[in-house]
Amino acid sequence: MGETRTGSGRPTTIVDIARAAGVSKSTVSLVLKGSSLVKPETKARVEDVIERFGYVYNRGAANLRTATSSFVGMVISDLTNPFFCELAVGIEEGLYQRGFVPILANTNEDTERQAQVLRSMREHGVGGIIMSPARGTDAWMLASLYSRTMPMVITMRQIIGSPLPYVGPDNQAGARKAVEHLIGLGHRRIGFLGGYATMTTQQERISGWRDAILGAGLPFDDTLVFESMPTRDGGRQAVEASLAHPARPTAVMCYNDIVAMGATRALAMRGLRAGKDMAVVGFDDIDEAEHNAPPLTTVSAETRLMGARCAESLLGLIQGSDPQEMGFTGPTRLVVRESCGAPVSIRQKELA
Amino acid sequence: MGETRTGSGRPTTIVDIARAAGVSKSTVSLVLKGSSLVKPETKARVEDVIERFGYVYNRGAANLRTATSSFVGMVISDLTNPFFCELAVGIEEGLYQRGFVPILANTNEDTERQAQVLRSMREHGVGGIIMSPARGTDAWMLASLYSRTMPMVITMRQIIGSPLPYVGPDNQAGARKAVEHLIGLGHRRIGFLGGYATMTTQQERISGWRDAILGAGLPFDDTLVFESMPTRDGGRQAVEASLAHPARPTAVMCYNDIVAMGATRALAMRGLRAGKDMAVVGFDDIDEAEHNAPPLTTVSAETRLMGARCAESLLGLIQGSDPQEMGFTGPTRLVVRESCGAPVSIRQKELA
DNA sequence: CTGAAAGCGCTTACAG
DNA sequence: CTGAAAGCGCTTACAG
Repeated sequence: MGETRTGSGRPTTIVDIARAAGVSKSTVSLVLKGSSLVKPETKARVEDVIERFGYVYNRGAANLRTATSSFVGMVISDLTNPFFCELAVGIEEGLYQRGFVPILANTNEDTERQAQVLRSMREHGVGGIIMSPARGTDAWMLASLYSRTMPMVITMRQIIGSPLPYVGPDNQAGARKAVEHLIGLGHRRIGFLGGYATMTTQQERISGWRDAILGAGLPFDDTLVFESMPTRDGGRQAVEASLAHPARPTAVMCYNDIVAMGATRALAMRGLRAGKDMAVVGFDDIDEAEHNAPPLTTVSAETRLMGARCAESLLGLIQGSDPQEMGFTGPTRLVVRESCGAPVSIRQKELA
Repeated sequence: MGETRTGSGRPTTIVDIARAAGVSKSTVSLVLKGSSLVKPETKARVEDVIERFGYVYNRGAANLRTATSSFVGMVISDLTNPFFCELAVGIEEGLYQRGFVPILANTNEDTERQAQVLRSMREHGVGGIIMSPARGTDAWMLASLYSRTMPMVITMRQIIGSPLPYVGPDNQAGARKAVEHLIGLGHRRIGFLGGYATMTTQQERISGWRDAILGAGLPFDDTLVFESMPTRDGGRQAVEASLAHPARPTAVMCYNDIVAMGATRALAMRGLRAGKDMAVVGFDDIDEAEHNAPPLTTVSAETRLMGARCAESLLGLIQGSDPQEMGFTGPTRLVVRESCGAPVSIRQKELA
């Protein structure tokens, strides 16, 4: 384990401390947890020895005894995507603040790997799991992976039919807000770029897009959905497909920011300017969005907050809260930059 | 802990299995580790019960007994930076492949946090630590944090004066290669953008830059170093400073890719084109580099590989290898894209 | 080939 | 206020 060692070469334990301080190990244990039962002098003496020996607490042993855990599994579907990276940072922060420690696994969208990793985490005694499911995970698969006694929260990708609490942004409201903004700017033919209909996130964002169009009394045309991988390259392909459409859209709502970045880049390569020749809006507001060429108008999913909220929900579950109460649909916020071609007066302002 | 439970409500343990299979727990333990000592029939019987009970191994208990650990601390200085994110993915992969599991901490460049986190990891019984030190970590600080008995490898930022094995790319050779490429393209005044002289990584990359210039017999001008934060915004500032220089450089080597991305963006905002009006080269080859406008010529640090190598070195240390042997300076590779303005014929080709 | 016993480093009633 | 004892779920000599 490699703790600080006594002369004898093994890590110091509470019995070493007890012996040196002339008390029993029970007393040392009491001191360690700051119990008020122990007399101040004794406490001081013990603390002094602890300090001198450079003793380090063995939380694993304590957890074995108390049958608790301070580990939480953090299972991320694609850590290579900056969005999930930010989410992971948010979760990590929330966990540490509450005295828990994350075990990381990147499934890389591989459901096999996901199954292995979940198993491994159980063996390693995590107290609960926060997971953004790999693409292709359905309720049935999840049920077989999930242990009724293991607290678990699902994030970012809703698994329909699963009773596990879900924490994620309000995709529909967010997309709707963005598309309404485009409509306000005068657009009448607005496309949707990226993702596949099998992804619940895409379904939700598409439905926000549709709601905005229908809500404005505009004609709805579902040939304006251009599916693709949710990647930069997918964005490129999707935007090219949209340009080839007989009645090409003048604006597009993208599945997420990296799709939007791929799309703006592809436009630029053809000599077209996002925000002029075609309005482009993303989703997520990753750090890069602001530095895109042109800076991306996008829907902020409040990623860090969302991560913190995952931690909160999981710890609620661990403490026995009703799973039904631990789900959370987070707020979204439209961030207007340049890729939508908004008049300069509204640029840089954030609309609630 | 939340393992699968028997009717009684507590997780199944090897004694439950032993009882049900009519053997002792020693035998169950033997079966669990695949010992050849146990008779095939017995083994089959035990395995059957394990399966039926949905038993899950308690690795924490085993580790307590054997005084080993399958946890490794992964302490990252800035997970928000895509480069470190890729590094983390590489480390994570390498660790899982070897049966270890990473505990993640993002110090966010905060040395206070770093100290806490290191302490916490020791308490949680990690078998070793892989750390990219927070800015401002020096040998003295590291010594106070470090426990002589805790295997530890340092990555990406060399701490001079520390005996801990360091795993990272050959910054000097990488930068030199890039600058030689610029020289080969005909540039005579080549600046260096970003980072601060207090960062060893910057020192190394600068020295590669200097070597290339001196090696080509070109005049060396150290007013051509424009320091800045190693961020996109820093890149913007640095490139503007370089443009304001009385004898502005025609090409710049950047501290890293995000500096280069900030720089190319700032050039574009002024109507200048990276690769035409000024050649720009990055370092790291993060995923985004390829999708930058224009695509970045950069030095690949072989990030995933580097991460895997960190895992390898740490596990070497854990198994008792000589720390002196566990350091590793990785290869770099120049990736020529468009931002350097290379003639189309060499673009997209990778030079060894 | 299998079992009884001791022990890893803690915590927690229970006595005193 | 403090100590002795039992036990968390494993592994590992040691007998047999």
